[in-house]
Amino acid sequence: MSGREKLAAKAPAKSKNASKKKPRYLELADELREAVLRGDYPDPGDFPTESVLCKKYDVSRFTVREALRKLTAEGLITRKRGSGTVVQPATARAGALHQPLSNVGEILQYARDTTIAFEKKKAGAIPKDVVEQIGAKADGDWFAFRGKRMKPGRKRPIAVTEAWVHPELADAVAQIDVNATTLFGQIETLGEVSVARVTQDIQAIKGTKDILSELGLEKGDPVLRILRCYFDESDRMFEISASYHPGERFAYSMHIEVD
Amino acid sequence: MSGREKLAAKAPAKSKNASKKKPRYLELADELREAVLRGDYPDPGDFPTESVLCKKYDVSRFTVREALRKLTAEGLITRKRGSGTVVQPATARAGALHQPLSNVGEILQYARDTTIAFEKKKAGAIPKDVVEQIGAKADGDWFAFRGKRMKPGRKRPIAVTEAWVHPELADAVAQIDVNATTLFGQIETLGEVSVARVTQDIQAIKGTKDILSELGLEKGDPVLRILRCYFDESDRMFEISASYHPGERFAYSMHIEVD
DNA sequence: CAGTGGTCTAGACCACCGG
DNA sequence: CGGTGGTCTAGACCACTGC
Repeated sequence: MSGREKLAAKAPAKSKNASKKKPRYLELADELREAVLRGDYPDPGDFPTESVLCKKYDVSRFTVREALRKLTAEGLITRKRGSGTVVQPATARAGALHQPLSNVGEILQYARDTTIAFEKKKAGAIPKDVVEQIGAKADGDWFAFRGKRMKPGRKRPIAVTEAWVHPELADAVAQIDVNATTLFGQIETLGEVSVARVTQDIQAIKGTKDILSELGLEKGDPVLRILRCYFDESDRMFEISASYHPGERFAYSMHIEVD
Repeated sequence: MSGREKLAAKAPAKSKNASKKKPRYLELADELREAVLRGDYPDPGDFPTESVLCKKYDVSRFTVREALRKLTAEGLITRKRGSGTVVQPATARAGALHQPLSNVGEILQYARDTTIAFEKKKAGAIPKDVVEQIGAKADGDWFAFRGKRMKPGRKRPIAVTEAWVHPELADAVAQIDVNATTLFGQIETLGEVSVARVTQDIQAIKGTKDILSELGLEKGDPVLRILRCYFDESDRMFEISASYHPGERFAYSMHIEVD
């Protein structure tokens, strides 16, 4: 199972791989997120208070608050001084159409509920219209992929995705599992880079014939294109992806917290 | 010594409007933001370190870090362990087409560069398709507005916006300046609510005849619809807006920081 | 009123980066 | 190496909520 869980046993776990030790507050956030998604807190008021969490996990309030801050940013919970922390009802989320994606974690979560099989294409230059839109230089022959993202129980795909990986990441590309959920997740594991920043451009366009037929749409149907650029800590762009979604059947949903 | 400035008498300030006392870290963020925008740190490396800021403003590191966290979220600065804090060059910002909107502050900034004149319409129920899409109840007769958003130097509008304001905010609605940049900004000032959360749904749709002609588009051109719901601190939805953008001429652009 | 989350202090250790 | 920002502790006071 896509083990992201470190959990109880403090076993130092010196996996030789590059996975550095996660801060405690992120581990805690992962545990709490799983608990929420698993349904451990069915009623909105079931979520523990900060002080309870401090004791239960034997960490300081700072650590608890950092974890809860993350879950708040993800829209999983809502907090209010004086009353407490409540899990956000699944009402607004997961309408059949909605895909909440307000941060990278949620991109992963969204990917987890869907399946995709990429096909490796010949490496080459990135299409002109894509380069223009992102307004950054992306020279050289990038490794190209193409896939169709499906959601269980639906006939038609929710996206057709094209992606390009930086020419220097040949080692990682060679090991890519073409049936995994996301490319950048694998590149993070295989390569030495990790995502620090993502930019997105969202547009409504007329789909090309190819795209339309793959999405099961008709001529003239609008298509939502999401162009993503992935940057590492040193601000190097290492992956570009273009996803084409059926306009009427798909909504890109996000929320913004004010601080 | 200086300990903590109790701030002279708490000026009661019972203005019905909400001019509550701002936390120190937000004040600090405001000061630093102004300094950056004023150009006090022309070179990227000029920005002070945390310890310098602690001394200069006589606050703890926690307070400094909260302020810097805010500026980081706004994309104003970038921070790296070991090297320091650098102001983000204005290079990437403000592509002609791009409208970065990853937080409410940026929605406001985007509005600042554009103009809009709203027209008050008759209050009434919210259209069915909108209600369905947001998946929340919005009963009663909401105050309706409609406007066209223009960008200086461009002939065609970048958006047609419809908005609805909660029936209970009649007082605020009565005072609304129909030529201001945003409705929710005014409602915040006039009413007793303030934005705590925004949700957005983005879709590619076929525009109606009305919308298309107002945007200067032709039949069959795709339209990007952004549906926003504004919530206050008590999670009450007090405004809904639907913006229709020309698909090919407009990109919704955002960036996500990974934490 | 007791308990919640929001703000804040004064420490500490660490991983990382530059000179 | 010294200094940076990232993580974390153990306190504290407060504004606000619910009962």
